[in-house]
Amino acid sequence: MTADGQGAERTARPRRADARRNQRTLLDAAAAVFVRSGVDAPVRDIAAEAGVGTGTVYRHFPTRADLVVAVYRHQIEACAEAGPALLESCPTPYEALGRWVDLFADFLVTKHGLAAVLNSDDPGFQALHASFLDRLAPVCGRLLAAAEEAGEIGPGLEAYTLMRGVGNLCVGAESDDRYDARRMVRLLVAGLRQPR
Amino acid sequence: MTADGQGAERTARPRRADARRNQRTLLDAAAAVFVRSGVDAPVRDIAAEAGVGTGTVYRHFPTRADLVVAVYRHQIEACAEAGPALLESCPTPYEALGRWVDLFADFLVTKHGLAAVLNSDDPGFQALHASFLDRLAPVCGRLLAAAEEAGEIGPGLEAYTLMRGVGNLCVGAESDDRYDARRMVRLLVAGLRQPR
DNA sequence: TTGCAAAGCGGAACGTTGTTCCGTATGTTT
DNA sequence: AAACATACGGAACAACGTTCCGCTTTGCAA
Repeated sequence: MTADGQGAERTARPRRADARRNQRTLLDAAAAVFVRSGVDAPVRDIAAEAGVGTGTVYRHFPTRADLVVAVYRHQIEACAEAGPALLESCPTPYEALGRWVDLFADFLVTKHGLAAVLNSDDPGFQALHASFLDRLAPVCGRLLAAAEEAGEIGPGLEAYTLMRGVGNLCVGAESDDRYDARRMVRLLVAGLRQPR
Repeated sequence: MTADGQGAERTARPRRADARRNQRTLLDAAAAVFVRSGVDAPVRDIAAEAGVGTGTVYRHFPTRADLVVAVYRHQIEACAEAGPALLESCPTPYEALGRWVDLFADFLVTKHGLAAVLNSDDPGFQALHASFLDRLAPVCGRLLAAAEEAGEIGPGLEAYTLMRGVGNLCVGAESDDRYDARRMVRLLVAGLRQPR
């Protein structure tokens, strides 16, 4: 395995109190900077905002991607939990799928540049890539399977592919008002429907 | 206008013979390096391949994006000319649109990282962005309008939006074999169809 | 309370990018 | 052939992610 303990103790609480404090500070600072300057903001900016050195950032988050994952962890979780809930509350699986995809797209679109970095093939973002997709793909997969069983959509579409597609459609959405990412996502989902 | 003579004399022939020779060499070198290392290849690599200094690259192509545009100019042109042709040869405008989109997607997918750079919001790539879309959007627009008039698709979709959507779907297509960009593009086009 | 290893910190330093600058070389023109 | 504009090379700059290491702080043990 190339990933050493990646999923195991990514946000293990540091032993010392000051370190724990810094980790919190860093997360808050990163969240603030991400909102202000986008997810691509320089690590130095985040360190400055938190009032620490760059080394400290890297002590807590081995790579920029880990920081991004940590900041958005809660929202990823919320998105994951929304899947089963929608499946129950919606009249048809296809509608649940559609709503869930909207949720996912909204999440990506509102974070400047998140989608771009999610779909980047830069090896440095593998962790991010994995964390997002590993958590959400099964959720999406269940929605997909349900809709498929109900005969509402065609067979054989991988959750991974759909999520990457949606993620891609959201790239650059908020920095270009001539491009309507949500509309494209709706179109994609519409294309899913298979009258059989 | 912020763009000074961008469309006017982008590839104006240099006065001196060695300069003209170098421009050719550079285009060839860039094409080779793009194939080998993708469109994101460092300018230094291209300069090295061509056997010139980096300054020379920038003398001929003010920015990396201009070089990319120059290299793919022919294919953009071909894609642009295919539009009207398809409109004539296809039984229905919608089918012409679908085929044209496939063409466009194929073009993007086969060039490593082209799509990513096309849809980047990095200001440095405005030139590229503009050259691609300014040339192709009218073509796409005509196909869209024809399909719309024929009642095959819903109204009010901008060519720009569709092209960015397709471009986005193609990001990272060739560096991730679990992701099937062409399939997503097909889905998007399918979603376009409006039974009305 | 005091001492002392371990844990953590800051920011200089490194490697890689795109891009600019300028002294030098080379066509072109008269 | 001399003079001049044009073009060249590559060093130099700025911005980035990341690493490294000497110093500081902390928490535990005596």
